[in-house]
Amino acid sequence: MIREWEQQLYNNGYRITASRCAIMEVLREAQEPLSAQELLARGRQHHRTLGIVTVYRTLDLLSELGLVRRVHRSDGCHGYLSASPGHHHAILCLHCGRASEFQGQDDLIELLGRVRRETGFEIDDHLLQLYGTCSECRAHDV
Amino acid sequence: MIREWEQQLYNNGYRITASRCAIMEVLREAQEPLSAQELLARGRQHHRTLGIVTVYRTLDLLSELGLVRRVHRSDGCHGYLSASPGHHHAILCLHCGRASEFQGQDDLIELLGRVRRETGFEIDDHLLQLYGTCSECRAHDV
DNA sequence: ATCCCTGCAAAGACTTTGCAACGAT
DNA sequence: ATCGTTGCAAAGTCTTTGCAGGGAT
Repeated sequence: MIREWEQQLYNNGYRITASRCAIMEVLREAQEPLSAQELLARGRQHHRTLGIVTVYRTLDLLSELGLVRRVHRSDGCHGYLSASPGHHHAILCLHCGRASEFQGQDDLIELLGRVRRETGFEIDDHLLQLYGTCSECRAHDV
Repeated sequence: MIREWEQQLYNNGYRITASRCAIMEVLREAQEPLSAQELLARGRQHHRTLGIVTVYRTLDLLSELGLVRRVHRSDGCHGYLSASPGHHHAILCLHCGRASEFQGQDDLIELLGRVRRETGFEIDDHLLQLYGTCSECRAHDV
């Protein structure tokens, strides 16, 4: 994975810069979704002069390429996660913030059909996120 | 419904004011989720001196009482909808913005169980919203 | 008359835009 | 050398806070 993102940038005609590498490195290390400000703070440990504007612009870029997913954190902010390829949803731990992904398309089909019949809407897209307690926090809090 | 919200305010020790009535009136008339700024503009037609701060404070209040639901609009802003009692989800029309509600608890149980097994998370809460085309827009766009 | 509520002004948080210098190719 | 990229500063948007006057009870 460490090289794949750089390859994606290269393939799409974008340059590989120290700022972008710093941000990608932080995203790859993170277990939980990070806000732009958090990415700035951590990214500066890799690249001293990193600025917040570049963080936003790089997040836009990585989102376009599908490498990063924007999620709604339980604190109301939104955060950014490195994203697996394909259609996934996020599940966030309310205690430690840790994130996982899961595939949820199939289990939704029945629900989507029911809602279509009940509301008359043709459904094009959905937003689904789960919140709970991860296995580690469950173990510790016993 | 027109009296129920005022009754709720009264029952909970809050005062019935012209500002609050204006905001509630706009919310009850609206077919689509409204942003705070939109609520201000429409509310001023009922109560000339309405201010944005009161809009925010009233939305907080109505949210606490469960009368209003905050949703993520497709344009990225979030909007506020009058909410039916109980656990519902919102479905928004991508063309006209109109909103409906649906109950989705039961259909999610299977999915939630699967995610719990796969990820080890205990699931406490979820965020589910659908986006699509309402029946009226489907009829017009043929 | 009490005290909650209001709206202005100001501050704060988050995000975007303009621009000149920098640096990857 | 070219031209995409960067980071600062400034502006824009959304939301919250402080406070004195006003209004519901």
